Amino acid sequence: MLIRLQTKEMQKEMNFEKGKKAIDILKSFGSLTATTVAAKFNGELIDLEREIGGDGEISPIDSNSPDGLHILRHSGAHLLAQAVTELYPNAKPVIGPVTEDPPGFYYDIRMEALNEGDITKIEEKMRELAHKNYKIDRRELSKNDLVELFRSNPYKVELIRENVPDGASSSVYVQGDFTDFCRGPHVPSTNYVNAFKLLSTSTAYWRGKEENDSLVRIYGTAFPTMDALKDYLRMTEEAKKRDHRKLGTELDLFVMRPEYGPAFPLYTPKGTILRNELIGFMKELNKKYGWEEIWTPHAFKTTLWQKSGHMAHYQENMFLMEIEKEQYGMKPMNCPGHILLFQRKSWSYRDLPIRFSEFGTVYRYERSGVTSGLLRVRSMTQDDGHAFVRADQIESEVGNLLDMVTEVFINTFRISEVKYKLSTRDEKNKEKYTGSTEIWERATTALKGALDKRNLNYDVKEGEAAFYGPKIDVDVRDALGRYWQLSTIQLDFFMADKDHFDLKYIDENNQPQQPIMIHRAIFGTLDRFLGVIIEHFAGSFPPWLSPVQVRVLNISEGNKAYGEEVHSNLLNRGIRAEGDFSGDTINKKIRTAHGSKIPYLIIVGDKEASEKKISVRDRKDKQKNMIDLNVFIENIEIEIKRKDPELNICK
RNA sequence: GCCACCGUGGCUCAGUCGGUAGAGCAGCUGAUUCGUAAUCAGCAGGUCGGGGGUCCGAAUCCCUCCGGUGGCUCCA
Repeated sequence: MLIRLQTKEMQKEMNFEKGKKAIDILKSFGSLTATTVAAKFNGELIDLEREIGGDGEISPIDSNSPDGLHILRHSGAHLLAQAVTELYPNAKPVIGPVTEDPPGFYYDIRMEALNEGDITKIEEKMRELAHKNYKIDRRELSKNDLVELFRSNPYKVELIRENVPDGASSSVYVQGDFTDFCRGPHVPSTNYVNAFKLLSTSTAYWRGKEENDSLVRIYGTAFPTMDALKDYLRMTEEAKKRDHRKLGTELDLFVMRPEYGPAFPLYTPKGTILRNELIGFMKELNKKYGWEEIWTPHAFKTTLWQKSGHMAHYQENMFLMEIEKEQYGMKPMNCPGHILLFQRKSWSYRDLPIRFSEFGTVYRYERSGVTSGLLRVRSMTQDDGHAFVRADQIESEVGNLLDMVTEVFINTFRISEVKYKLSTRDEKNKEKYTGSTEIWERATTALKGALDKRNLNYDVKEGEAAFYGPKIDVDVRDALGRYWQLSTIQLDFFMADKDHFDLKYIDENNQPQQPIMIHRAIFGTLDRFLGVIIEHFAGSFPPWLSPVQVRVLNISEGNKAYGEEVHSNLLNRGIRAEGDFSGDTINKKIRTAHGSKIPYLIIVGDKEASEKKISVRDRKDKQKNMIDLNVFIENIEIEIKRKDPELNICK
C-alpha cells in the first residue's frame, strides 16, 4: 500500500505491506520522536499501534499539538481512573473527559467522598502506575461483549447501550488491570503521562441532573513536560493574586458582612468612586444611543409580579414580605416597573423605539452554594434598559446595542476575551416557548443579522433561549478562567402580550399593535462588572477609574507646606488626590503607594519647592523630574477624558 | 441545595500529644525629617464564626447551625 507522510516540514511517499503499524510507518519515515503520542491517518486520529489497512496519508501527532495535548490529557484521565480503581475496588468510573478551559481533565466516579489526603494518595498511585509503564492496548468488542464486560458498572452499561448501535462493535482500552470503554486514541503507554497533577475534587451529578446519583469528580491536568506543567501552575498562582475578592480588601473597595447579609456587598468610598465612574460612563453612552433615564421603586406589591409572570416563574428567587396583610416583593428585575412607565400614555408607531434605562438595584435569592464575591450576589445594580420596538426595528435596535457593547468592552476596557452567545429556541420542543413561530424566526434572523453585520464571532446555543424570546449574551472570563455573563440583549414576546401587560402602540393603519420588548444590560450589573475589571486591571486602574489618581509625597517635613499646596491645587482642579505627609521615609511612602496601585505619585523635596516644580513617578516606576504642576494636570486631564488605559505622562 | 475543604485581633498567618492564645503588617504614641519599594522604640487590639456536648480542663475532640472557598446543580 502507498502511504504519504504529511508534516509541516515535509511530504514523502513510501510503500508498505498491508497491516503495518502506524508507529512503524512513522519510524520508517524517520518521523517518530519521543513526543509523538498518536498518528493521524486519512484525517482520523489513531493509536500508534493501530495497523494500517490501505493507502492513505499519515502524519505524526505530537504532544505539543492541540490534538496531542488532548490525547495526553485523555490518557491522564484514564490513569486517574486506573489509580482510583486500584485503591478503591468498589469505585465505578463513569466518564472522564478532557477540558479545554481550564486545560486538563476530570473523571467522574461513583464512590465514597474523598478528602484531600485521598487525593495525594491517588496522585502517588498514578505516579507509580505511570512508572510501571503499562502498555495501553485498544481492543474491539461487540456491543454484547461490552455490556457483559462492564456488567458491574451500570453507568458504563448505560453509556454503551446508548452509544453503540445494536450489532455494532466499539473499543475498549486496557492498561494493566484497568479497562475502559473508550473511543481513544491514547498514548502508547502510561509513562507518556508523567507531568500531571490532581487539582481538586467535587461532586457532579450523573448526567448533570440534581435528582440523579452524585458522583465524585476529580480534576487534574497534564502537560507534555514538567516545565510546561510548572509554568501552568505558576500562572494559576499568579492569577489568584488578581482575584477581585483579595484586591477588593487590599485596595479597600468593598466589604462583605455575611453574618448580616450573605452575598450583599457594601461599597467603600473608594469602591463607590469606581461605581460612579462606571455609571457616568454608561450615562454618556445612554445619551449617545438615545436611552432615556428613569427611576422605579425597589419593591412592589405582588400584584405586579403576578401580572409580569415573576410570581409564576421566578418566585423561588424573590425576597417577599408581608406589610399590612398585603404581600410585597423586592424587585428581582426592573422590567415591570419600566412597563408601568410605558403604559402611562399611548404611543404612535412613530414614537418607537421607546428606550428606558435605569441603574436599577434588584434583589434575588441565589442558592447558598452559588454566590461568589462580586460575581454572583444577591443584591445587584443593573445598567438595565428596556426598549419597546416594532418588529421591523429589532435588527437595528439590537445592532445599536451591540455597538454599545463594543464601545465598552473593546474600545474602552480592551477586554479581549469576550464570547458572544446567541441563544435560540429548541426546535424540537417548541411548545415550551411563548410567541408565534413567525416572530421567533423573524427575531432570530434579526439577531443573527445584527451580529453578522458587525463581523462578531458568536456561538449559537440552540435551546438556551428563555421561554419568552431569543437573546444575545456576552461572557467574559475572570482571573480563575471562569466565564461570567455580562451584557445581555434579550427579546421578549411575553410581557407585552394580552395575557400580561397587553402593551400597545398605534400603527400606520390606526390599528393597535403589540410592541416587542428588548431587555438589555451592557455592563450587566455594576457589581459583576466591577469584579471583572478589578481582575482585568489587576487593581491597577487607569486614571479615569482610579479612586485615587495622584498622591503627593513630601521628602521631609520641611517640604510639607509645599506638598500641601500642590495637593490642594490638584483638588481644586478636580483631580482625585491624596497627600502622604507622614513621618515615613520617602522609601516607605513609595512602597505604600505602590501597594495601593496609585497611578501617579508627585514627589516634592527642597529642589521642587525652591523652583515651584514637581517630580512625577508613575505606577510603573517611570519618572519625570522638575516639571510644571500645570503641565501635569493638563496631561492627566487628557488621560482621564480619553479614558486612556496607559500612563503616558512619564514616558 | 449537593460534596470536599476552611472560619484565630482590620489584613496575612503560627498555635505541637486538649491545660484558659502568639507573630508580622496596619493602627496609636514617641524619637528620627531621612531624596525615590519597609527608620527605630513602645502601646493598644482577639477568648479563637454561633450554640450545644465530652472532659478536672477545648481554639485544639464530637454534634449542630451560620458563613467562606472550589466544583456540581441552578441562573423565569
